[in-house]
Amino acid sequence: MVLHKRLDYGFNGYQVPAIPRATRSARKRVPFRKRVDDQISAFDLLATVAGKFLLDKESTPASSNKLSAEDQSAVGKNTVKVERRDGDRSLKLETCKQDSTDRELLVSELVLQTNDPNYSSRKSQSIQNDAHFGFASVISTSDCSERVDAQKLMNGKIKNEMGSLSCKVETGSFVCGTAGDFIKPESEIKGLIDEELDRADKVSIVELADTCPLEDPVVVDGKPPALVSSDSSGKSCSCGDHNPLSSFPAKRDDVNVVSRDDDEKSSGCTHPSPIKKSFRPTPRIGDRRIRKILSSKYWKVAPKLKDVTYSNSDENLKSAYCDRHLRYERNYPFKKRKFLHCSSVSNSDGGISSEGISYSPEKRINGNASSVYSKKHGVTGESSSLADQHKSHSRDSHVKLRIKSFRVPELFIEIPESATVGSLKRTVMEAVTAILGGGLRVGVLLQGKKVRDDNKTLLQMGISCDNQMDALGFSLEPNPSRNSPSLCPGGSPIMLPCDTPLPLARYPATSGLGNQVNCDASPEPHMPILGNFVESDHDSAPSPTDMSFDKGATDSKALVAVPAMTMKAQAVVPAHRKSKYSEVVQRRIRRPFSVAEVETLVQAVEILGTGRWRDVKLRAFDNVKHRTYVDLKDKWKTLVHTARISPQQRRGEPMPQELLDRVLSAHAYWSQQQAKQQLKPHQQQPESCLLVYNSEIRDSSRSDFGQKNLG
DNA sequence: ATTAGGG
DNA sequence: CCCTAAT
Repeated sequence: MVLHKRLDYGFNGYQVPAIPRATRSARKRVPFRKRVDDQISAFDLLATVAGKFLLDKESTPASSNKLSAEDQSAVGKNTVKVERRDGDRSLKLETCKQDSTDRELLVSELVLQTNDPNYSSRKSQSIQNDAHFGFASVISTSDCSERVDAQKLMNGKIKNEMGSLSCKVETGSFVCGTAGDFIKPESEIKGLIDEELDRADKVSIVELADTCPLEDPVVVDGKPPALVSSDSSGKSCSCGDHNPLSSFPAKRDDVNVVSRDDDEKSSGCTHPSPIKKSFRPTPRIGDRRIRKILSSKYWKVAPKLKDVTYSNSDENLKSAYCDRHLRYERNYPFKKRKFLHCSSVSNSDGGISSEGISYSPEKRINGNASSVYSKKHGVTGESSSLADQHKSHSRDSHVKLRIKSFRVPELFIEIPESATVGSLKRTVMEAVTAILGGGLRVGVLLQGKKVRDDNKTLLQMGISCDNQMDALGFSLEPNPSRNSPSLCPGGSPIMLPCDTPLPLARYPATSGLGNQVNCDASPEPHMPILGNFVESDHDSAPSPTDMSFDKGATDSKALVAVPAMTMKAQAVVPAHRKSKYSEVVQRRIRRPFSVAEVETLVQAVEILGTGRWRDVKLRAFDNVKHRTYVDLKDKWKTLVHTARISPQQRRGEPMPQELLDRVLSAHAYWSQQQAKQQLKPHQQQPESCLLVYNSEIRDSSRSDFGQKNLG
């Protein structure tokens, strides 16, 4: 009511490191078969960008899962190391970069090894070659959601591993290119690395290339690794004696497979393997723990390990362990926690601290193991095809984009003077969340023109590594398809030229703000913070954004991002994280029921009963799109609960006791009816019960009150 | 698609 | 609000 007593705060751009992600990740795991396109389509790009963006939030400095013990030191330093050790003929290339703003980690490692007595007895035994590839490559994409891709990659690798030599060479670098690219002079590689370093500074989207070494492209073992484990000790790697992985070690030397498949279900390794247990650390400390183990105990045992850089420690570690015949002990019995599969975008550096997003190491390992398992046992399924696809995919040149931070546009906060600072904070948080969490979509603008055809490839659009990069722009805007609160109308998308230092898009002041009258002066300033929330019953009306989207280039009122351009290096990132994005489902914004809504709900329930939510919805909330029957049901549930607890324990907008009494009354009544129904199924129809409440019902039809205010 | 319940 | 199981 007292609007004039409220304070308006205008936020001229609230810089956020990332989108406040929904507390829960995506809704459902949608099994999908991913198609590997030879070329990245615009849609892929969008998905990638969006994914990255959404994900940024999880990227905290603490996320160091990707790094291994050795790499850790490089983190944050943006360093690139190129070591050449002729002595043992190992070449190490690593590019690490990670800062609080953008997490990116690029680590490629190649190790060319010769027979090293110290290396692995088993290895030397099984592999008679004078030299073989110690190919350790870790893909540290910051996208944990890339499970599918990772899986594919892994499969591809496995295939290489299993395949013939030629095949290996050719597909070995599925990420970066063809065989030709594969083998490069060290100097060239160095150059690439340097470039990477330069640009590494603030790259949001990264990719990693498995660069293969060069000078001694020797193929190790042409024949498919036999299942036979040369491990005379009879010990298998951590997977347990019966685990198919027991033979894993034999191959590890040749190829380190990186898998991000954290889906346990897909795993062929059903045994509660020790690995799982030992790798069930808290996302945050997992690596540390592992590192510790390595450095302390096993490191010495495996001197060669030093030549290997583990970026994605889990996988690598695993392989390392396997190589050394090391067994994981169940020293870390972490309680298994349900893995909330990452929302598509989530990914990020594995180390996300957020429980919902992080993918637990054990799972990846497991996935890895299973893949290996299936491969070895011919349970390849689509492995080979995937590998093939990767092969073709590898021929693509990739476009690397660099997106600086995003900004939340101007926000207007309305809050009572009596509100506490805490509530102010919450309010701001809600406002920000509302915008970012309401569902975003990415728009791509090329030369000022919005690219609407999601199916066109970047190539077709002229977005390639060497040109037009500065003409590429991105915009983030509320996703109209998601019932997200519509943003203030009138804004128009702004296209930013590349390199423009994050110009800030802002939401025009909401003129309708003042129209939102809140009848209560509760200290807890809720909802109507933003114009966004002021939504009347016309939810279905196309959001202004939607329309503006079609207007063309200069009309995006949302967030804007700037792409990076320098991209000569061909190393690249698997940008095809396509469908991932489609999976991203943000939690709906919270919309507390108003007294009016409750009133309407109660009335409807009194009439219809508690088991007919659909009817309740139709009858009382039919035109309130954001209230589903499930919502109504849930609300009723909470109402009953609220009515039962003491007023002191209640939170939020205070409900009139009278209303709560009616809730209890109706609930009791209908519960009783329900009980009766069960006893005598053929008795009275629900309608007959109406009589009971008739006296209270003034208007059995839809409540105008509710209709007008429920929005 | 709904309903019921647990989280 | 979300997620699932069961209808």
